[in-house]
Amino acid sequence: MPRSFLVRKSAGSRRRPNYSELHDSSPELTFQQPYDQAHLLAAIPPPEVLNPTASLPTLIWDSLLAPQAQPIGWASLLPQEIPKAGELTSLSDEDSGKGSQPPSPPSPAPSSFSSTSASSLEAEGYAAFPGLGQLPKQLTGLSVAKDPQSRKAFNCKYCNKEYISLGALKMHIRSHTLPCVCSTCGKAFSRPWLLQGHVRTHTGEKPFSCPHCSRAFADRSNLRAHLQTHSDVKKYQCKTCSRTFSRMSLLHKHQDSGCSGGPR
DNA sequence: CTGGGGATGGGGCCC
DNA sequence: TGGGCCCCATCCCCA
Repeated sequence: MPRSFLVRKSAGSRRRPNYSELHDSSPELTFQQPYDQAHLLAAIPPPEVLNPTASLPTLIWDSLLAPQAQPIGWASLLPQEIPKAGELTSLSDEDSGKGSQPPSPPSPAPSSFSSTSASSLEAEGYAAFPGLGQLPKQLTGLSVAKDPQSRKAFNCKYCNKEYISLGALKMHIRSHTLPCVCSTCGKAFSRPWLLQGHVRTHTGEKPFSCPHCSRAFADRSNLRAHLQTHSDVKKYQCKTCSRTFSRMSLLHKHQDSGCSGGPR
């Protein structure tokens, strides 16, 4: 599954998204009142005091997502029970994934939106747009199909992608609204932990150390990829020449460049 | 050209 | 239901 299935990239263009464009594309979600950008950034401690384990900025945009939910009647949804991609990973025991948290345990982020767990999206919508008054339920994303046999679905107003789960939709919409903003450079991210990882690029923190060498990494995935370099047999193998690679991208490069067909 | 590091993003799973 | 975390994936850049 290409990670960019939601982010259309034009050929030849830089991968880096134009965040200003993203913001422009959602005018109703700009840093206008009641939250201007200064207010938003103020929620994030400056880098010198920003412990990666410290509380992350609250996602004050979440409450704005409500009116974007556009439920539709039952639509032919793709099955959601597709199992995860094959467990190619055969990580070394040092990197078994679970339990390899960064050394500093994350503290629970105080969320001013904890109340949202009990509040309905509709209520959120009204709270975010008090002037809207009593919107028809159909506009709030909470309409329930009268037919108990039918299943409601929610689609994203930005890309029309459909979700059967409201939570999934809200999380997806974050990829459009990018509510997590770096106080240092202003770059925006869809999720707190993405911002957290990004902040490490400013702080230089590298909590993931390679047990085989002195290298350390800010990102677990990069450590995992690095660990492959210590392995004689990489997990990505060319079916033509049996050559193995530490990364899928390297295998793709190898195949795209034309596999000679024989083992090297 | 190849290999590797850095950075980033999304869905899924678990609590 | 939501947040946090994990895994996978990809692209860019550089040696």
